[in-house]
This record gives sequence, C-alpha cells and structure tokens, in this order.
Amino acid sequence: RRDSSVIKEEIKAFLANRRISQAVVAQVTGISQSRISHWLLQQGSDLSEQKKRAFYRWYQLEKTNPGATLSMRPAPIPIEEPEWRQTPPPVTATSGTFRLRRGSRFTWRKECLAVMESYFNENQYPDEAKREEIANACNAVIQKPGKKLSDLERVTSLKVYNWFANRRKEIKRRANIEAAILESHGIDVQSPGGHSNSDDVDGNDYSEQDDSTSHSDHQDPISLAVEMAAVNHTILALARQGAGEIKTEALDDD
Amino acid sequence: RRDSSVIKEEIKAFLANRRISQAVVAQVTGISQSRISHWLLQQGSDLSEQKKRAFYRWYQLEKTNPGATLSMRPAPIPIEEPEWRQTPPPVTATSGTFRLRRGSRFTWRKECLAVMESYFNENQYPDEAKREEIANACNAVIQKPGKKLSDLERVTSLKVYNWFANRRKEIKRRANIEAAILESHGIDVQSPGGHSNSDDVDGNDYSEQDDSTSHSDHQDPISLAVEMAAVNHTILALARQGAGEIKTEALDDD
DNA sequence: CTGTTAGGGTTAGGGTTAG
DNA sequence: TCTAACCCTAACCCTAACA
Repeated sequence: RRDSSVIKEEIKAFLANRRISQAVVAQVTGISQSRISHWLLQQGSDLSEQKKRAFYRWYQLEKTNPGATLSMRPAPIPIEEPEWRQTPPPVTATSGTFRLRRGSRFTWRKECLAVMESYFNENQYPDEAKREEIANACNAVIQKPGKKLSDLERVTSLKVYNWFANRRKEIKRRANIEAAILESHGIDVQSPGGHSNSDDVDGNDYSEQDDSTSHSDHQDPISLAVEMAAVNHTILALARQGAGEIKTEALDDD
Repeated sequence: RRDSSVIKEEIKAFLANRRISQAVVAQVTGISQSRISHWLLQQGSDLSEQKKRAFYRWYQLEKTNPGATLSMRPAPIPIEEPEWRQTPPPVTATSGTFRLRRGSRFTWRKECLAVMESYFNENQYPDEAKREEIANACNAVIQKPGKKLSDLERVTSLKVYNWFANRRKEIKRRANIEAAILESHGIDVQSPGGHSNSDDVDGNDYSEQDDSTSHSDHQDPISLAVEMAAVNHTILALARQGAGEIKTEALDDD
C-alpha cells in the first residue's frame, strides 16, 4: 500500500481524460461498477485484495496499451459459459484474466459481533460514515496493545457493510419462512411497517440483546477476558480438529 | 428419480405457481436452501439419495395435500439438548418427517481417489462440467462389466464436489497446524492469504505469491510428529487458562 | 450520466453432524 | 473412528431504483 489515495486520483484522472466510463471498466474487469465507484470515491473504502489487484492490472494494461482492454469484449459475459472456466489459465489463483477471487475467509469475532449488533438494533442501514465508526469500534475492541492488526483481521467499513447486508437478508429470509408457514395456517400476516413478531413458530429468534453499552462510550470493560475468549475460540477449534489428527499422525504416520 | 430433469422442471413450476420459496422447502425438508437451488438449477447437479428421496416425498405430499407440509414445523429442532443422547429417537427416522438420514454411507474407493487426486493437482476448483467428467472417469474405473453401479456406489458430481471441497479444507487445515507449530517455536509465519498491499502500480507485476499450501499433502511425518508435543503444550496451556471461558464460547450460539 | 445501495442471487472457507 | 455430507455465512455479483 504505497499510497492508494494518490493512485485513486491518478486513475480518476485517467478515466476522465480517456472518457472511460466506470461501467466499461466494470465490464472489462469483472468488478461491478458500483464497487468501482465506491472505491474511487470513498477515502476509507477498500476493495478486496483480489479486486484491487485485478483493477490495477487492468489499469496498467490500459495505460500502456490504450484501447487494448476496452476491446476485451464483455469477454466473459458474466457466468455460465462452460468455456471460460475451461480456458486453462495455468495459474490457479492470481493471474490471466482480471477476474479472480478466492482468498482466506474472514471471521467475525464475538466481540465485534456484539458491537455490531448493538448498532444494528439501532439502525440497520448505516451510512459510510457510520460504518467506519463501527469498524473503528470493532478494531478498538480487538486491538491488542503490542500488535497491529493484520489486513485479514482488521475490520473495514466494507466488511461492516457486508455484514449488515447479510444480516438483513438473513432476517428477511427467516421472516419469509415464518410468514409462509403462518399463511399456510390461514393466518394472514402484514408485512411492512408492522413488526411482525415471529417468535412462536420457530424458537429461533434473533438476538434480542439489550446491551446498550456500545456506541455512546466506547469504553468497553471488555478487554482481557474478551480477548482470551476469542483466542480460545480459535485454539479450541484447532485443538479439537487438530488433536485427533495430530495423535494419529504422530503414532501412526501414514 | 429416473428422469430428474423433467421432474426438476415440474417442481420448479410447482414452486413458482404455489409461490413456495425454496427457503420454506428447505426448512421443511431439512435440505439447505442453497442446495435446493443448486439442484434445481444445475443440470448435472445431484442430491444425495436421502435428500432426493426426502424432497420427492415432500413434493408428493404437498402436491396432493396443499399446505399440509408447510405447517410441518421445523419440528425436529435439532438443537442440542444436553439430553439428546438419552432421548430414544421416537420419530426420528422415517415416519412423519421428511428428514431422513438412512442409507449407508458412501466411501471412496482408492481407484477413484487416485483419479480425483490427479485432477486435483491440475485444478482444485473444477466446475460442474469438469466434475461430471471426473465422476464419469471414476465410474468407469470402478465399473464392473456385468453389473450396474448401485446408487450408493455411483460417483456423482456432487460427491466429487464435496470431495474437492473437503480436500481443500484439509490441506488448509494442515497448513494452519503447521503454522501454529512454527509460531510456537518463535518462528514467524506469514498469515495465510494475508497481506498484499504492495500495490505498486508503477510498473511492477503483481506477484502472485499466494498459496503457500502447494506442498503435497503429506509432510515429513517425523518432523510433524516431533512438533506435536509443542503444539499440544501450547494448546493445553492456553486452554487451561481460559477453560472457564471456553465452554461458554464454544457453545455460545447466537 | 454518475454515485450509492437495497436486495435478489451464488461461491467457497470454516466448522459440525452423523453414517 | 473417520470423513462424506452438510450448514452457516463472508464476500462477492448483478440489477434496479433512486438521488
């Protein structure tokens, strides 16, 4: 990360000069236009590493070779071409076309989830500023004194965004299921505005936690214990899965 | 069963007409929505026999008896009652619900494994077409002249899919364990997948150092074995300190 | 036309269940 | 016990809608 904001400016200028619309770039790179916009505009926004790389790759090529990439037809019209998958880019992960993905998956820590849920209860649709506030709050919670957060563990506003989106969907999905079930019972359900409480059909309710500790003051008393817990989670998982293997391996080398 | 693509269409139409969401079906049948979607959409996709049967059973009943199944609670709430072990499964199996689990478990034969591994070395992410190719290759290998393969032994693209997914995970898991080992020895390791912020846009290639797991699956069993002790030590120590927390965390569910 | 994002999907990593 | 099959969901993609 030399200085991505500088680069962003460079790219913005480049696009403006060349009169290349974001939509075109989107099509060529396989990154959605909205994401490109978001990234170019927002200071704190960031793309996934894969996308960032794909974007830069495109930029390089296009700069050196004006028009080269633009002619790249909607090359892989989105998906289901049995063909582009077969195009054997010898490389599994990171090259060839601009489209790439697959990385290590981020996992939310419980402390962060707690923070986020309290925000979520307040407002399910935080704007960018709010999202960054939330991200910072999360980072503050999981920050370890001596160490810096790695890219992978750092909470970003984009991660927050995704979480809120997925969360809303999850809730909606559950609501739909319940509604359908209720309807099948002849019970009619109002959907909008109304807050259909939906507890009785399915014991699964979504968190109804009343902690109000978060946003006003970020002074959380959580610190050591919480960190410990988080670590435990990881270790436990590792231990549980690993231990069996380990012994087997050790004793029985296969 | 025989001509599943026809049936798929029938079911799709049925769902559309009745406005039954996949999610609802999922809950009632116990099959995950994503799998249902996958199955209905993908031409070659296949469900496990149990699921297929459960699904058909549901379909039949719902068709004859509109609404009947929808009210079927997610009844067998698979929740962890500490007592679940003792409750002698009264209904569990085949009667009222669609959730069934019977059928014996499929086991990969080593001929198939050999085939799959060679594909795996080529590409860890085969698409549906490739998966079917692989499945066919496997079936060809294990096919006995006079006999037909039973449903249980026949390799399907779904089985291939699962194997690839599990395989990738296993490799990663091993890598993680090794990383933990190394760390416990004070050796620092790059976090996997992790940081690549070297966005050097100015004329530089984006090095694709990505996958550090490319080693073949089996390491020196000896060094592995030797290191286990260290890991165990670490894990145990950590676990002991946080033991109180662990249970809470581990069981904690949303 | 550009920017933003809700909300409809799918894919695949991490962990769990159960034959 | 081992592991195939699964679930859950982060991170994407896309389209439509709106400012």
